[in-house]
Amino acid sequence: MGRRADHSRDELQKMAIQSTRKLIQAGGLKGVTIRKIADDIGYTSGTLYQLFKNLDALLMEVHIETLRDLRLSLETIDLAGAPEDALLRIARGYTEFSTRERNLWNALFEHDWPNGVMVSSPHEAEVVALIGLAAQCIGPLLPKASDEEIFHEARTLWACLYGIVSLETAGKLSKVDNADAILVTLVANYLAGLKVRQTGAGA
Amino acid sequence: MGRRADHSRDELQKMAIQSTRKLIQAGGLKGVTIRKIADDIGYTSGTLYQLFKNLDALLMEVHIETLRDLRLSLETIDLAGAPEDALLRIARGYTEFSTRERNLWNALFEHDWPNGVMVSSPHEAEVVALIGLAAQCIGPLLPKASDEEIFHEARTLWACLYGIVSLETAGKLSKVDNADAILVTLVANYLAGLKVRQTGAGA
DNA sequence: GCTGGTAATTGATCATCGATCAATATAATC
DNA sequence: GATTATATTGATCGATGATCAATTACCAGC
Repeated sequence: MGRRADHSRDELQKMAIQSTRKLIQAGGLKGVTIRKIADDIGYTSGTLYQLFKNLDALLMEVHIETLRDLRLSLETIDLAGAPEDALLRIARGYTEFSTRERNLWNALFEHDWPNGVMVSSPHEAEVVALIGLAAQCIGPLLPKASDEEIFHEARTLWACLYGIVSLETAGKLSKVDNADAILVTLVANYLAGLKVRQTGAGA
Repeated sequence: MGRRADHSRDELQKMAIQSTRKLIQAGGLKGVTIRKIADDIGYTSGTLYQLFKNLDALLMEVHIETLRDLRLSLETIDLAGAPEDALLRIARGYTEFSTRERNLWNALFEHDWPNGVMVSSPHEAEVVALIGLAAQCIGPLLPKASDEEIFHEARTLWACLYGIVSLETAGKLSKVDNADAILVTLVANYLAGLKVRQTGAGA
């Protein structure tokens, strides 16, 4: 078969991305193969390589979508009120998303990139936006701190949050401690520490 | 070729594990193939399947060794003195190990297990022992807490530590914030929070 | 409405992967 | 030395990501 008029190039790309997303949701990263995607959209494997450089590039598109969905989900959360409560709401929104979209979220990190480090501007921008949410929460606690310092604290919290959720979804957390209990402990201790150190009464 | 008398079954297993370890060190998890291992020990792929159920089982042996090495490395650290300092020494020992043995450490978590959750008693025991080290550090800070509560705090710290190191080795941390800076921030805030909450002055 | 050129799509193909298993050659036993 | 047992091989299978010549349909020009 030669050229078809069924779908435009853009349509095909969108179809492939959605199909890949669906496959990840159903069976995780290892459930994704070029041939399954091709079957699903009614084309063959060769066509996919005209739309994307390789499977990694296609997966990256799904990752960017996942991060965007996560951000949109967290952006609906009210940040008003006590910073502790706001941050806990954000953290719980994070765990709620990663639980609901476990396979998509896992794929973000399971995926090991050929060059060692992945590079994608949209991807990085989404991550910065996400950490910015945490920064907004804790900003009021640090009136004297610079934006860089606030972002540093937010990044620290974000890395911890990632660790907790990652171990949880991988089933590597304890059976007695669930992710939420650990989350609450982290936020409580971390913010209490932030406060006391900010006021100069710290250790 | 038929039966050889070159090596005993135990010797072969040890050889295979060390060869696998070497391959991971050199090229990460994806650098490991059954055929490379077989070549390296001077046997063929079929033999490996008589020694191990599959590649996953062989990798699990390497993981257990890695965790043991990490534990032995951390157990040399002096836990005396201020809990903050001891915990920071432990945390830095952790990052030092995962930096030095980056590929081995990454393999611990990159590896996605077929059943979803991995099960191995030696593996779990090593993890418990590792978290126990953190528990020893912070125990003195919580004189009134039960062992379970102390372990819960230690597990929380350990999950955070994992998150930081994981994002660092994956190149997903910021360029401005290195792992050590984030580590210091975490330990300082977390322990300051622990103290203030313990004394009942907390938020 | 035909025709030639362009571009999209195919599907065979390649190297490689983990895994299996009948055949085989050696060690162990008597 | 003959026989049994088993360790080891290597061909083989199905599936993977990726490539590319061949094919075929669309499109522009007339």
